[in-house]
This record gives sequence, C-alpha cells and structure tokens, in this order.
Amino acid sequence: MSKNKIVLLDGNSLAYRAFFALPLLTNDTGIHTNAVYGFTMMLQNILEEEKPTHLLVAWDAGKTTFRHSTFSEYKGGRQKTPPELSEQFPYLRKLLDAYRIPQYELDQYEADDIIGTLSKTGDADGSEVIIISGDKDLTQLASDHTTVCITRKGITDLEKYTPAHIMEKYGIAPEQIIDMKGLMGDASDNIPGVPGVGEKTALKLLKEYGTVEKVYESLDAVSGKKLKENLTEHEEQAFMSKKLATIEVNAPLTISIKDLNYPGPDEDHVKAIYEELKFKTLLEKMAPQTESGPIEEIDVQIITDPEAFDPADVMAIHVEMMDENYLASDISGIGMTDGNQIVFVPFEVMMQSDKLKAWLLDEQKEKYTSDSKATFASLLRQGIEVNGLEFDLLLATYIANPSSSYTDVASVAKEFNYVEIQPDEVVYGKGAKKAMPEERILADHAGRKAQAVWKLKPILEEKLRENEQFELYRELEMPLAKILGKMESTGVKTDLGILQQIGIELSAKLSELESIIYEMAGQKFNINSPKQLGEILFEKIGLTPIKKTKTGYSTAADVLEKLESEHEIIGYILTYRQLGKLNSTYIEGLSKEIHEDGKIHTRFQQALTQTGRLSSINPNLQNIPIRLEEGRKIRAAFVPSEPGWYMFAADYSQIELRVLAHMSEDEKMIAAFREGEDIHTKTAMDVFGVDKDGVSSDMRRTAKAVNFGIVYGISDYGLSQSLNITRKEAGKFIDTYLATFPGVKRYMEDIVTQAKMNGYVVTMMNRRRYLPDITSSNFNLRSFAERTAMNTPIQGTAADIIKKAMIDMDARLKAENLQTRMLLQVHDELIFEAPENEIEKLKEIVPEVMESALTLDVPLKVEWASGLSWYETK
DNA sequence: TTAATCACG
DNA sequence: ACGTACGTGATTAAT
Repeated sequence: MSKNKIVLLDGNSLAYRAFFALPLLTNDTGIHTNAVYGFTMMLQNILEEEKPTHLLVAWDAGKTTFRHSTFSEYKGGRQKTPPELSEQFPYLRKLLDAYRIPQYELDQYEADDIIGTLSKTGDADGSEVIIISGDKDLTQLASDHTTVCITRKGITDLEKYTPAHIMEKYGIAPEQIIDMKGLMGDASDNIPGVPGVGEKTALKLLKEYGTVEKVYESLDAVSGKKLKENLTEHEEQAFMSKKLATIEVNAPLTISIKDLNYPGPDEDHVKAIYEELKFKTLLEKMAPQTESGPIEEIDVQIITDPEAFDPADVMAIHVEMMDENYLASDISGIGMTDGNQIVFVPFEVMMQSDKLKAWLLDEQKEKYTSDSKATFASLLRQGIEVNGLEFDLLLATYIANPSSSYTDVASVAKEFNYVEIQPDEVVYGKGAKKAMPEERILADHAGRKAQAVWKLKPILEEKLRENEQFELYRELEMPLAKILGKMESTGVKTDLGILQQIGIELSAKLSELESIIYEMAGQKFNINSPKQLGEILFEKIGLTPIKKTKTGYSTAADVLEKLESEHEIIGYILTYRQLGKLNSTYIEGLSKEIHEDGKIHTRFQQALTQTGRLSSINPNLQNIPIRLEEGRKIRAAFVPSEPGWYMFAADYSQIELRVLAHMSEDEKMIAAFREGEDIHTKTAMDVFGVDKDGVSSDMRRTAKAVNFGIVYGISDYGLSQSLNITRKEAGKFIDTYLATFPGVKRYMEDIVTQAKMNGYVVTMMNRRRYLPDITSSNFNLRSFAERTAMNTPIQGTAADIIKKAMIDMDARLKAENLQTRMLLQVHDELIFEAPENEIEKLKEIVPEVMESALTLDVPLKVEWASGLSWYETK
C-alpha cells in the first residue's frame, strides 16, 4: 500500500507559460529572469499546497520525436523559441538541481509521454498523481488517482481536471479527449483534425458515438451533409490526428517512480541561485526559515589587557567608527578574526597595545579589510601607518560589478547571504537618535563585520579571477587605495582669508543685483526659487516659455540665454545665479570644510562611479570653478601647506580622444595625434575638406563639439543642443564625421554589438560595466545603454590610465626621495605641492611618468604649470 | 526626500 | 516616432 504523492511537471510548457505571463525582467547583469521567476513561483505554490513525496520535471528532448515520423509537420509553424527564453533554461535547470528535484528527458519523446508513462505506473500503484502543465492535452491522463492541473490566467492559478470536472466541462470522459483532438485538431501542435469541425461539433459527435472509430462506423447516421462530406474526405487525417494527440503511456523510460523521491531543497544552494538572479522577494520569503531562530550567536572576546593580545599572522580586521567620514570620526575599536576566534579591541586598548601597533605596521602580517582606504586613513590619523593590506571587500565588490551599491559591510554580506550583520543605521540609530551603543553591542557588530570580510574574501577573489579582473583589482585599485588615503590625509591648505575676501565682494554684487532684479520685476521674490522665478518671467513679464520641467517652467541657463534679448532682466538673473552659486557652494561651502589644521580633506570615492573614475565628496574638490574668471579666482585660496612651497598641476591633453583613436584604430585619427596636430583643427580640416588656413574658428568650434559628442555616444539631438543648430544639420555633421573617420564608425558599431552579446563592456584594463538595458524593448532605455556602451570604455580607460599614473608617480616620488606630495586628482589632472627646489625635477618626471603610464598607439601628452596657488597653475 | 540648477572633467 | 548628449556632487526650495 503506497501513500506516495507524485507531482509531475511539464517543464517546457510551464517555462513558456511563465515567460509569456510575465514582462521581460532582467537582473543587474542583463540576464532575463522572468521565466525562471514565474516557474519558481509556481513551484513554490505547488510544493506548499501539495507537499509531494515524489517530484519530477519532464522536458522535451530536442527537435524530433516519434510523432514526426507519423506526421512530419507535427508542431510545424511554431515560432522559434525567443532567445530571451532560451537563455533562461540553463538557469532553470540549475535551480531545479538546487531544489533537488529530479529532471528527465528522453530522446524522441516529449515531456507528455514521460508524464503519461509515469502517471500510469503511479496510478497503478495506487499513488496519488498530480500533473501540472499549460497544455490541455494532458487532461486525457486524468483518472480517479490522477488530477491534471492546467494553468489558467497568470502563473499560479491552476484549473484542476478530474474525470468529474472533464465530464462537467465537456460532457466526455478523459479517454475521449484524444478523440476530440482527432476530430477538431489542435492549431498549436499543427494537428489538422477534420476541417469544419470545432469543439462544439466534436463534442456533439462524441456524446453520440463515443470515439472517432465509432463515428466512422456509423458515418451514415451522422446528420449534416457538409459535415458528413468533410468526415468522409478526411478520415485518414482524423485517425492520424487522434494518434498524434495520444500520449504514449509505455515510453521506454530509464527511470522509475522511486527515482522521483523528493528530499526537499538544498536551501543554501537555492539561496545562492536566488542571489545570482537577484530574486529579492523570493529571498525574503526564504529568510523567515533561517531567521525564525535567533540570529546565530557569535562569540566576540573583548580585549581588555593590551599586553595579553597576540594577533595571528593573517587576520580580517574592521575598524569600527560611528561616523561614515573616517577622516573626522573617532575610532571605537577594531573587530578582528583569524577565521576561528573573533576579538574586539576597544580604541583605548589599541592605543596602549604595542603588540597590536607593531602588528598593524608589519608588512608581513596580512590584513583583510572591508575598506582599506578608510582603514589606512583612520589609523594614520592616530599615528599608525598600516602595512600589509591584502584584501579590500569594498574594492573587490566594486570591481566585480560597479553597480553594486556598497553602503556598509552589512549590505555586501547580505548580498552574498553570508554573515548576519545589522546595518550601521540599526546599531547606531539615525538622525537625532544616533548614539554610541554600549561596548558589548559594538564588539559584536565589529566582530561580525570582520567575520564577513574573512568569509567573503575567497568568494570575491574567485569571482574576480573568473572575470579576469584580479589584476585590475590587486595591482591597480588596491595600491591606489593607499595612495588616495595618503592624499586625503594630507589635505589641501586653504586660505580662509582669500575666500572671505571674495565672499565680501560677491555679497556686495549680489545685493546690488537683487535690488535691480526686484526693481525690474516690480516686486520682491526669491530669485533662487525656479518656481517663483518662472512665475515672474513667464506670467508677470510675459516672456515665452521655451522648455518645461516636470513641475513647471524651466529657468535653466540655456533657456534664459535664449531669452536674453527679450528682456534685460534676464542678464541680471544669469549673473545673479552665477555669483550666487559661487557664494553658496564655494565660498560658504568650502569655508565650512576647513579643518583645524587649515586644510580641506576631501574624500575620494573609489568604488562609486560606473565608469571607473573617482569622485570627490565632503567637499567635492573636483568641481572647483575654472571656466569663468570670476569663479576661477576661488582657486587662489588653495595654496601650498609649507612656506616656500609651490603648487604644481599637470593634465593630460585630449586623453579621451586619444583613447578613442587607440581603441578604434582609426588611421586618420591616429595620424593626427602622431603628428601632434591640434585635434579639433585637424577634425575640421577633414570633415569640411579644407586646408589648415581654411579652418575658421566656427568650423573648429563645430568640430570640437562633434568630437565631444563622439566620446559621449553621439546623437543628433545632443549635438544640435550643444551647437544650437537643428537636428537635421547636426545629423549631417555626424554622418560626414563618421564617413571621414571610418574606424570610429566601426568601433561604435562593434562596441554596441559586443555589449549586446556579453551584456557588458570593458575598458583596456578589463574594468566592466554591465548594461542590462542594452536589449530593452524600450527605445529610450536601449538608446541610453547604447550611448553608455560607446562612452564607458573611453572614459573608463582614461580613468585606468590616470590611476596607473598615480601609482607610478607615488613610486617615483619615493624612489627620487622627493618631499613633493600628491594632493588631488581631477579626472585627467594631478595636483601636487612641492618645495621650490623640486619644481624643476617635477617638470621633468611628472610628464614622463604620466605619459608612459600605459602605451597606446598614439602618444599621451601632458601639460603642466606651477605657481603659488592653484589659481596660478595655468 | 526629490527636483532643479549648476560647478567640474 | 520615441527624447538625449557621458560621468560626477552640493545647494536650494519645496514636498
């Protein structure tokens, strides 16, 4: 006596069903996931509701089946499986393996036949059998012990076909389903049936005669002339159709019921796949199973005796701080683990422990960290220079995928579903409630982070090796982290007096402008409010709005410039805006950022941008004004920190276009750079077909804009905006340009194709950016991804180059025993401060090092300048 | 918290 | 036909 409950799933049918029932979803690496997701949802429901003891997913094997020898056009005329679905089958199979659900396919047979054969055996054993499919053909297998569930609308709504239900719905028995198909055919399988016979006629005939055979035996009695004619004429076809629709219940399977035993899922494995596919909701659903118990206890030993602690040779460490700004925050302590023991060293103990300090200093003692730059800089502030930094969780995660948003260790650990860590926000509270928790909680928190770093290291390093990104991570980003840490700690001396002086002048001009604007507007209003300003300009004064924003009229500078001739208030507003920006962001903003040491310490975000560039925060020193003289004066406040020293600045000339020339292998562009031509003039010469003297300033300006556009992933609209011309004219320029530089054209096409194939693009140093939208059916999303595909390898390679230059430069300064300090990086520019007697040396070595950071098919060119302030380095 | 604006490469 | 140039961060107003 068997109490088995056997569930048989029609894999292909359900995958199709899921695929078409759900919109095309993609995860962050561009893999479509809707079919896998939908399938999983169905599976979850079935497992929950039916609680099967035995389970099987049956698949169709290949293209041909024994049915094709009967009828070669069987299932003919079907649309090809969409590639977006095909690519999901491997994941589906992997997921089912993780669930430990048996899967089976058999050459020459369809999933139906596998299901049919097993259901008959199960049925005969007295087991309860449940069949799940999207294909109504299967209903022929229904019996007292076998229920056939067919998907209705959506993905989880199933219609249960028992013999009684079939009788109620069609008035026939399950065995008669094949007779019905024989008569009416099945368009989806390309089974012909008898012309003119649909469901209604087929059922009428079967209710009267029972089977196809009986119908033909009593053909004379059938009423209806046309019907009789059709039946007579297509007798052979009717029998063949019945045969085609009949599911084989004696297929030569190499498995039996006992092989279908379902032991339940391998949860860790399932989770890992959910992680990979980014099934957030399914993951959360799983979470209660693991979180239902108390969070796994970890034993963190708090070190109290500075003499009693001997760190191991290799340890994961996490410097715990309350504030995210490690340049300003106090350290509360260090969580450490060697993979076995977890300890927490409170700050005061650390500072007293000569053993620990010596360990941190020792190059031979390996440290794995969550963020090596923060670790380095925060300890440097305490006079401890850390060496032997061997792993950086933040950088490893970022290199593997720059779109991964790393906020704290908890977020990464959660991403990889590893160690349970509370978000910092939960431990410390947020906003006004932010406070230092008691030491026990802090120790536990820091300990867990160290443990996560320890456990995640092998996983991430394997991933980086797999992607051939280990070198980028280990030889470029990690050494750079330390250099950036040094730069941040060094800071830039800022003369508050100069800022204040400029501030006074600005304030005077601003209040003057303010009165003029109020006068002209005939009322007071907040000029800084786009809403109020829009009302004044477009309603009160009655100017014509050119552009709208989501919330109202656009008052952006490019719009106002077009209106400048319409009303003299516009000019004053533009000036007011410009000066207001300088005052609030740069004078007031920067003044607040000057530390007690008279310096500004920006932080470089090394794991943020999607292209590999750095960014600068608190404050941003990468956007200090330069284009307009009024703003440029701000740079006079950035001065050397030692008396008698100078500022020294060096920037790459046209680095992105040089990278483009190299990557596209465009002969003309390469030649232009090799000959040392002015690239925009040369472009103008080639595009407009004139000689050097024939290039007007307007032509050069146009060529320059087109060059920029090319780097950004050009569009006619974008170029038309930047040149203030029509789209058509812009389009013409682009066509001419691409015809002139065929290599560039080919590069742009190739890179988009590559992005579509791989789902990502790479820089010269193998930095990746995933572009899931590149296959989107949404024009805007796709176009954006295409432009990004064109721009990222260029911008990213330029970023690779300057990063390499920074590492080389740091080494060179050390090798030459110079006192010069690297202070800032502004994407294509490095800023140093140096004693006067080293300036001559810098003029020689800085260009040399920067120009040889990476060898391209075109030379890299560096320009430099020095002076008594940043303003003077021009 | 979001949108608009504007500073940089 | 679709609506945009690529990558950032800070400030302000308004919700």
